[in-house]
Amino acid sequence: MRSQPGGTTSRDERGVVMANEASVAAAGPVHELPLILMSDSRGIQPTTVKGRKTRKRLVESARVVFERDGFLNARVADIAKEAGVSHGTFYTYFDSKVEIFRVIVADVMSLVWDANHDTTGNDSLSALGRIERANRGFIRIYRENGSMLALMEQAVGYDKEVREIRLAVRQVSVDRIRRSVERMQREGIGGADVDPAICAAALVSMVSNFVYFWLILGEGDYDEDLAVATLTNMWASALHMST
Amino acid sequence: MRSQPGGTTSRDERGVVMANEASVAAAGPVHELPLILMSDSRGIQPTTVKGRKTRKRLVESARVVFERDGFLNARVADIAKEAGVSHGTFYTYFDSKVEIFRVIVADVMSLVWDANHDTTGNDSLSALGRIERANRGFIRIYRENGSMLALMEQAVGYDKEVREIRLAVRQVSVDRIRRSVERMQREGIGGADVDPAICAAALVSMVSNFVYFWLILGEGDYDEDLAVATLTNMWASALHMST
Amino acid sequence: MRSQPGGTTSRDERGVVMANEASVAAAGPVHELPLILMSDSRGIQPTTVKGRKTRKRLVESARVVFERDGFLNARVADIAKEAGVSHGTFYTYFDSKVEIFRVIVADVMSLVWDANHDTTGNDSLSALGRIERANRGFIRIYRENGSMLALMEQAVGYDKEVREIRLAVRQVSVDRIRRSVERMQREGIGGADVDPAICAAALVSMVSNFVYFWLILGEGDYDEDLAVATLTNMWASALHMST
Amino acid sequence: MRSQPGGTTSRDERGVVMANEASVAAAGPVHELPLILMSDSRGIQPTTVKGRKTRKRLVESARVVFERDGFLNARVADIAKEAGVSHGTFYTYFDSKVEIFRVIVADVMSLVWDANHDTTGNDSLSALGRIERANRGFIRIYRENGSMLALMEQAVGYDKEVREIRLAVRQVSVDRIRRSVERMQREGIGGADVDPAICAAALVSMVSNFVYFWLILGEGDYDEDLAVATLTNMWASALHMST
DNA sequence: AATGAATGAGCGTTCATTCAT
DNA sequence: GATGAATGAACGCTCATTCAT
Repeated sequence: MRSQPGGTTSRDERGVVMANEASVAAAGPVHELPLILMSDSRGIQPTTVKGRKTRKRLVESARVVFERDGFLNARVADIAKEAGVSHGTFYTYFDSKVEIFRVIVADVMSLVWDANHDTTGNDSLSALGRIERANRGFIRIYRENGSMLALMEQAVGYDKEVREIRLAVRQVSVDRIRRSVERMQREGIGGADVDPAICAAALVSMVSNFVYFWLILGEGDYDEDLAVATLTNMWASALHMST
Repeated sequence: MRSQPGGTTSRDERGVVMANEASVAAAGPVHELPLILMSDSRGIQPTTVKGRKTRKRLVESARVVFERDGFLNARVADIAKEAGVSHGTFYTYFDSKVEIFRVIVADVMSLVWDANHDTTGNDSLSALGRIERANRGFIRIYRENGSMLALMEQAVGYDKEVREIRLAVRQVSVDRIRRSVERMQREGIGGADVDPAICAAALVSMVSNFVYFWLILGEGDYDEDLAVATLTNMWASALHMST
Repeated sequence: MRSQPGGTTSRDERGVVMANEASVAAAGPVHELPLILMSDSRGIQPTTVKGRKTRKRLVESARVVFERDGFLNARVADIAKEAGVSHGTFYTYFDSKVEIFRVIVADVMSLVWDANHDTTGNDSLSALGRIERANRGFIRIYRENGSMLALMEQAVGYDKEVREIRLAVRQVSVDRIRRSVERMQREGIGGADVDPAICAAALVSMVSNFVYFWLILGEGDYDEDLAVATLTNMWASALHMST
Repeated sequence: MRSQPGGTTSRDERGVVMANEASVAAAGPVHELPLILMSDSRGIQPTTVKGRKTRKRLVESARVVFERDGFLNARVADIAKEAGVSHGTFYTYFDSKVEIFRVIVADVMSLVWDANHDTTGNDSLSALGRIERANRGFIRIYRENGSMLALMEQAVGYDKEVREIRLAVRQVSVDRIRRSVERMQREGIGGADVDPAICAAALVSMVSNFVYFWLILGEGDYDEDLAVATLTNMWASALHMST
């Protein structure tokens, strides 16, 4: 959900999403997608409609091939074949195999980023309700994009840019939670020996890594509702929120 | 504390060596190192003293090269060169590059396993003290073996055996914690909507993944004591232990 | 002094345009630029003014790119980019990369050819003065077009047409000198064991190759006046001219 | 003719030619082949006899392929095939195509270098006789190695190392001639406005470039004796030697 | 047990040229 | 004339693994 509520977005000629003035005025702080997540800012941008179609087809095909073969086994030739274009055409749009991989990673991670910025209807939810909602959203995204997210976690180890994307997106969640913990500490909730930054990072790790082992590595066959409830419950307990 | 005499072992269907009940009854909690973690069971075992020395040198060299270049960039030729033997000699002792990698992973993971089984002096510690002790130990091991642990986390994505090692070791911690949670639930502590297995898995994820982002990906520059205190505190809260 | 009106031309079997005797008789020594040096005879000729401008811009850009990257590393895409036209437009005017290269080579070599035919004011010069003048002119052209001349010398090795241009231009000088030597031999100057053709070729080699090593390969940091004086002196000595 | 008269040579374990003490004592200044010309110092040196044979076969095959196809069109695969080894074996001995090319260039140029250092029997020759002898030797080497020498002249334009080899070998001749001219100038022979360095360079250019056009580019069909006589005669005249 | 030569499949990338619009 | 997308042949190089000695 990239678009902001109560406003319209457009893309300038460079393909960068621009919030128009009305939306900014109406919705207050608009959360611009960080540059690092803009997949359109990567690779060569085609000028013609035909070119844009071909590029899009390549990205879709690459995703299919990456999910099927993994990044390392994926061959550019296969991606091109899958897209129905010649081998050389791939390089009309992307500098290398890793570049198109980053495009897809940015796409998937922007979903995670969006989930963290989607506050639609949050007003009617309690603090706990918001956490539950976020956790459920995270699980959904992992279910739908598990293969690519798994490949991304690997790539963190060998590609600097993927690592930066990974850290940037994580940072969004960590920062928000940290501020929440700080607020609570000011209000007298939570122990003094809990560092807000560490606590926030640990909570994000708890959820994301649990889901990784559950849905990607197949650690257990848990019930989703139970998982959401347990995670939310633990989260609340760790933050000393009254459940 | 790699192996203990005085018990028999068997393998469960997942290939994990399990201490049978008899041995447990006879020798108290005996913690046999699972076969999957026995690095000596991998690769060709030399018969002569010289051979054993060469094999050892290769393992040490491989670790140096892997930590320096990563698994993918590491070349067998470099490992052999580092060990001062010819390229071909490598294959006298190991079937492949990934095989020697697994040996090292098993070595490092057995340290983690040991840490989880080292109950020396635990009698004098409170439940919370034991958790703190375990967390601190985990951080220490990550500090000392971070490079290899990072490589292992990547390899989980593309090597089945590494994945099995990873899951087996994790399972040890998860199971213990699960039993602990179950006990507490029987004693009326902890909410009913907390699933013991999920809770245990989430706690392990919380600690291990936080440390990964902290020490490997350099997420923050936290104070170790503060980190240990915060993690232990959160753990206790999640389990509704009185602190 | 690229072309002179008032004569007809024909082509000898080597494709070199020769002024016929009638035209020579009528207009004095007319020096038609050989067809092989006419860069306008190469590539597709545009009909519109705009087209001619584009073609010219491409030639200028190509020269910039060739001098910067060399012939082999130069890419047609770069030439087009430098000229501010699309990649495909290049092929509206030139058949291939080597074709535009030949155009530039022909342009540069026609300068050399001109220098050899520029007899303006020669009447007031002694034979030695003319040689000095020619040598100095040659050096000047090499200074101003060194990069392209160096590329041409290389291309001689792999492009038949460039080789023909190279030989045709050289031939002009060699022939003139040969005739001069023959005249002197008839007048009793110069040893009988000196072959006029070989002598002429050797003298041309002496000057051109010396300048190549000096100005292109940076063999020495010679003073230009000294170089001209030395070359002229050696030339005179070789021809047994009284200095 | 790499070996020095009146002495023996041997190769140390690195394959470097060493003049033994006796030869030094007997023959005075021994002319060590410059490192840049030692083809054995390039590429990977095999340890075993089999390896040395294979490497040698590759060099011979590469020469065949280069002479047939030129450097640019030559493919490593063809070189390997010609040598009867697999594609990968090529890279056991040479880092790249250009590396084996340099080996051959160094080999050929060391012949030229040798020719410049071969003073066998020079005692019985007049100064002019020595020049004639050198010129004839040069022509012979060009006849026998023309293809490779032509390729080398091209490569001078795009390979730094080949250029260095080319300049180094030329320098040997230039320096010797320069000293000779300086000596003559001290003895009152030769004009004051002749710079020894320029004169020497020009003479070397005269011979080498004339031979290049003659034997490589096929400029003329000269008689060898007449060419030698003419060149030597011109040389003598330029140096004001009495013929 | 050790050596090091030999293998050869594998793949990413380049870029001159063509072509549909 | 101009555009720029599409083509696809071409090739250098890597390196894990095997094998003869």
